[in-house]
Amino acid sequence: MGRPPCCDKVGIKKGTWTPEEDIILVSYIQEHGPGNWRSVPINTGLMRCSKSCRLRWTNYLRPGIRRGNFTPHEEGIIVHLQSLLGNRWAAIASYLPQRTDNDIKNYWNTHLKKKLKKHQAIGAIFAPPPPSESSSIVPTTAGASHHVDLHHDIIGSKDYNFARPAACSNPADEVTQLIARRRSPFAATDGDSSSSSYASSMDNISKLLNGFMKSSPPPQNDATADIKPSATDINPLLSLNHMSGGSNTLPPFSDDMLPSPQPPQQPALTMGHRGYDNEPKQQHHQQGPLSPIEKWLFEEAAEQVVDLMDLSDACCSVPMMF
DNA sequence: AACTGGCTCAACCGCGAAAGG
DNA sequence: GCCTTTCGCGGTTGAGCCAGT
Repeated sequence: MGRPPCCDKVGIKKGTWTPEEDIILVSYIQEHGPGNWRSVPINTGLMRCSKSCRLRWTNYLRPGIRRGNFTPHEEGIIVHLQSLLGNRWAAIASYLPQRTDNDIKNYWNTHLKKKLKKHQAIGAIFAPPPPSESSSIVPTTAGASHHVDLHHDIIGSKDYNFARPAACSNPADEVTQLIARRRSPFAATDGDSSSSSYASSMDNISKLLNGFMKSSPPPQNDATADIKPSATDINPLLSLNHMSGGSNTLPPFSDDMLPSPQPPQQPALTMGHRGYDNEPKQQHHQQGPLSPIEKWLFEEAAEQVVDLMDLSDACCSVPMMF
């Protein structure tokens, strides 16, 4: 027969994760690396479904996640990729390694959709009705205040340098913020609620662990090293992501390495949660390398951004909000 | 001060595909 | 090849927060 059941539904805890559960989960992953989720609740004693553990890790606890407001660059990328790929959030997320698909999906649903509608109304003045919703998005939304050349922007954008957000430079503060954030997810982390970057790097978490779990072996130079063998074997650049949370300097990224958005089956930049799992089966779900047509569309869309921005700036007194 | 409706986002649900036996 | 289980993804929900009344 197949594998044994991942978890029985009886006694499975649901709802918000507690800090204690987070610590247990992170501690376990620190030791064993992500993956084999079925064994996680069994070995940790967490009364959580393996699925829930995986979700918690990938969407919240894993290192390298950037939280807080999306930058205009990121917004632009999401809008364009959504227009190209549709609601394939995992594929879109692979272009924004610091963001989770869940985050992108939420952001799209709560922010961008509304903005698009608003701007579509405005853009309709300048553009004929598009044949489809997705294609309509590009010209009208792109008219917002994105960088003139989005494609070039992506290349040069700091959002894509995999560097850790600068907001939390003091590890001790990060731990405090981590705990505070857990208790009050909406609380500002550093007094700047506009760019609250959640202290979720493995570095932070390991420090947190030190406080809570004295028995845990102290992390070495970089706590992320504990999970590197499994993670970076799969995804060499994942280590960059881990390192970005510490004091290590990143290897130089040449501009042309970055934005041809990395297709998921090229693990290089697919450093999201999918990068940990090394699952060939996911490939069918996600985009392969951009086809020439897609690349062209991508760049074409960026061009349209320019045109419409110019139009908008020149002709429209309505301020573009993003 | 209390109520209410909207907003945000973490988490859950259900499905499809892949993998193991 | 079939069946069962695991995993990942996209859609949806609901608890908590906040602003307006």
